[in-house]
Amino acid sequence: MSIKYVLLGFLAWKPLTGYELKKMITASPILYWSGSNNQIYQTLVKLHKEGLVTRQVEHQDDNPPRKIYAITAQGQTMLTEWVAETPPLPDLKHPLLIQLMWSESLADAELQAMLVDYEAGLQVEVLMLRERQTRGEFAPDRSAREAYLWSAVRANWLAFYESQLAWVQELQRELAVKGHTNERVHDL
Amino acid sequence: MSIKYVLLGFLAWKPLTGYELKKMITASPILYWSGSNNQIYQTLVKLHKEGLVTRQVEHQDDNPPRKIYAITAQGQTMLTEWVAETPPLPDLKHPLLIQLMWSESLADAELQAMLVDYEAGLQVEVLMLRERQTRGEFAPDRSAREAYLWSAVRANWLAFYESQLAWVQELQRELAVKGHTNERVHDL
DNA sequence: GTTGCCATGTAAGGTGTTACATGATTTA
DNA sequence: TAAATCATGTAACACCTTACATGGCAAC
Repeated sequence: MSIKYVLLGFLAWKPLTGYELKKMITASPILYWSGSNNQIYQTLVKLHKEGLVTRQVEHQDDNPPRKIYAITAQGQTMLTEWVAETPPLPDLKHPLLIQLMWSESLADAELQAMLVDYEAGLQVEVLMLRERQTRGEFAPDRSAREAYLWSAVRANWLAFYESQLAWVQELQRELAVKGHTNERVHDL
Repeated sequence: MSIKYVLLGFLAWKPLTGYELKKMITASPILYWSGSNNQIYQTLVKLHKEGLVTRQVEHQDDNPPRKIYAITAQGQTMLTEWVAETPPLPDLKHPLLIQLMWSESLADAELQAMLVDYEAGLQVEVLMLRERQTRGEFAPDRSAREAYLWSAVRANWLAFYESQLAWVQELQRELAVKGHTNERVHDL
C-alpha cells in the first residue's frame, strides 16, 4: 500500500493543501510514513495528472500560493475500491526481538541495562498515546460508525504499546528471578 | 537497523553459506526482510570487504561452489556493540487500521465482508505460528538464557497476532450489535 | 534576534522488492 | 514432465528518507 490512498482518504473528507496533509500524516503514528515533502507534493502532482483530484491555486501576497486539492468522482471510486479490498496482515518490525535473539555475547548486566533503557522509551510512548486518547484528537466524525471506528483504531494502537510494555517488564522479572543468567564464556 | 547484523548474529552462532542464511531469514517472520538474493549476497560481500567475516570457498562438481562465511573477532565486536544498543521502538505497519479510518464510503455489508476475509487470514497466521511454537523450531541454544530469550521472543510474536485476532472479532461484534451502521449517503 | 510557522519545492541516496538468469539433481 | 532443491548471481525499479533551498511573518 502506498501513501496515495491516504491522501485520497483525507481529501474525500475535505479539500486540503499539501502542507496540511503533511502535518496530519506526520502527526499520526498510525499513518506510518515520514510525511516528507517530496513524497506528498510529488504524489499530489501524480494524483492530479491521473484525474483523481482537482487543484485550485489561491494566491497570497506574503507566502507561496496555496494549492488546494479536492477529490474527484474518479478519485472517490478508487478510494472506495481500495477500502473494500482485504488488507494485508500487519507488518511488525521489532528490532528488540532480533537483538534479544543474538544477545548471547552480552553480560547479564549489559542486557539488563539495555532493557531498562528500552522500557523507559516505551513508557514515554505509552504516556503520549494515552494523553492523545483522552484529548480526543481530530477525527472526521461523519457518521456514528466512523466515529466508532476511529476510536477502535486508536485503542488498537495503544493496546499494542501497552502490551509491549507489560512484556518487557515481565521479561526483566524473569531474567532476574529465574536465574536465566549467562557468564560470557566467549572469545571476546 | 539493517540486515547486516542479523547475518553477523547467525555467523556468530556457526559458519554458514549465503544460501543457508537466506533460507533461515525467509523462514522467520520475526526477521522481517524478504531475504532476497540481492540483499544477502551483496551484504556478505560487503561484510567480507570490511573484514567482519571470512569466506571459504568449497568446490563442488555439480553445483556452484559453496562460499562458507564465518565471523571474525572484529565482526564479533561489532555484533556485541550492536546488541548492547537500545533498540528503536517496534515499527508497526497496519494497513487494516488505515483502511478502517477511511471506510466511510463502504456499505455495512461490504465492510463486514472485508473484515471476515481479513479475520480468516489472521486465523491462518495464528495457527501457523502456534504450530511452530509447539514444534519448537531451530534455536542456537548455547545457554539457558539464550533458550529462554528465544522462547520469550516467539511468545511475543504469537501474542501479537492473537491479540489482533481478538480485536477484529470484537470489532465485528460491536459493529453488528451496537448498530454502528452507515447507510452511504454519499455522492458515489 | 533566533526559533518556529506557513507553503512550496528539489536532489541525492538508502534499502528493499520483484523478476531474470544459469544449470545440475532429485522428487512427485 | 513439471516442479522443487541446491547455489550463485545481476538488473531494474519502487518507495521512502534526509537534507537542502527560499522567504516573509509572528512570537518569545
